[in-house]
Amino acid sequence: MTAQTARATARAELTRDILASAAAQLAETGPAALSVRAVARDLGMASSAVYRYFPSRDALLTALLVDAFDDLGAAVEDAEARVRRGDLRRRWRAAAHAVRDWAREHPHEYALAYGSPVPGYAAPTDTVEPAMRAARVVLGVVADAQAAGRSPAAGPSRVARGEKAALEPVASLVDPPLSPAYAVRGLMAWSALLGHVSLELFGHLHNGVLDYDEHFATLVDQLAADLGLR
Amino acid sequence: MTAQTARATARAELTRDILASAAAQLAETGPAALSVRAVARDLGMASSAVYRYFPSRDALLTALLVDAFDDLGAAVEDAEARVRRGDLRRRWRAAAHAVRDWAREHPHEYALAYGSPVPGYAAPTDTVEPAMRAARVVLGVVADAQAAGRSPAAGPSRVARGEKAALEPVASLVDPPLSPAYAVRGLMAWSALLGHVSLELFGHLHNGVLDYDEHFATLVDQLAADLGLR
DNA sequence: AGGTAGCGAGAGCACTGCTCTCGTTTCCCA
DNA sequence: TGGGAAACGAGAGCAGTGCTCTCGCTACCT
Repeated sequence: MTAQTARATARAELTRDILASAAAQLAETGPAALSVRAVARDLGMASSAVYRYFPSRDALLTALLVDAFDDLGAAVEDAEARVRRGDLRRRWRAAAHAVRDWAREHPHEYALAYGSPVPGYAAPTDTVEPAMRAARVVLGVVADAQAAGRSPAAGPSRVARGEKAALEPVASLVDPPLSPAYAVRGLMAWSALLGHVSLELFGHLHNGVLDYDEHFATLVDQLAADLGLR
Repeated sequence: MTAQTARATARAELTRDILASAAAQLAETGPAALSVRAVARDLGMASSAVYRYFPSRDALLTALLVDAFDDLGAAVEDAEARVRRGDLRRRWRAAAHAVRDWAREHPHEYALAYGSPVPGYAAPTDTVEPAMRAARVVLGVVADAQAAGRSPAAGPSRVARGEKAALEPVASLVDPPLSPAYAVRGLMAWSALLGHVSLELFGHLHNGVLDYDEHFATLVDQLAADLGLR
């Protein structure tokens, strides 16, 4: 059925090979050390040939970034899907721990995804969809909590008008859209989650916390309580 | 009094010049693009001469990192010190907004400090003290809240024994030491704060929030409420 | 069957961090 | 008041980088 020409199949395969080699190099030495020439060497081809497949080093990095987001998204979705739908707190826990576990298993990919962007690098638009997979999972839990009539821990008296408008995009990522209070709490949980993972992974908790596992578990439970999950 | 030899003063001055040039280059093109040769060109000297002052590019980067942490720390301390001691919420607000404002004014320095560590780079021990200045300020506010007999928003029934031990370092950063509940809340606020700033600065909120100022203000107030500040 | 487009290899450019050597200058101490 | 030693700046050079250009070749489409 897929009447691929010989050239097209060869191209697809080589593209995969390049990505695989690049991913291996990324995983063991980090994004900044990824070298087109090294990939070419690894594959036994001239460095210039690689440019037939990826127009620049940044394009290669972008492809890896998309893969990283997808991998993280899949990991989080899988972990959360394994939990009984009605148990909101466990669903949140599963998702949150999946994020951290994935980050610890793929530190360089995580750094590429959520660390500082590489020099002057602006993520192309085709990365935004994969980038939202993981976030969408936790927002889904929050949305279900709202649908179940729960309410988040009390906050400031009321959310300002401007803020309601500002939160429109994130609120309407799920259906029915999130109330402002939930949108704020959801975003806050996401910030705290990624903030902790980044601090832990990048070594900024080194002199503050002795047991990362223990503290992360408490953090996640605290956030669950604030989200009104039970 | 300071009977500096001519050589010593020259050395000190050149060291400052190198740092200044490197800081300028860092500020406008980011850490990864910082080039020893460019610094040397800027100062009209041979690139090899720079190595008389800094043994490696990483050493130069480390010096800039220390400066960045110090600058951030000073900014946060100044902002917080301007607020009446008794007004805990305003002190927290001032510190939190100072962090974000500084990060937005010095994006590359922030990326260097809190983004992904540069390739295979491990921060030497002389960076840890400056790195704690900013965090110490917000912990100070939390400590004062505890001293004033306030209590943070309710969390999970109680903090696990292991967690209490795990939090020992951060709790005893201030005197008297923080209770476990406050330590958790403080750490959580710090994670959420840096998490938000990183997400905002690195473009991960691009399709979720329309007005960063507005949302950050709500986030900070929400965190204040959770910390039990008023 | 022939023109076109994709392909891989190789050379080359401009750049990087870093090292080594070489003559010169400054300092310390005997 | 000399040295001798240490610090210094410049230059050349090494090994590596991203990326471009040109060259022959081959598969494809019309």
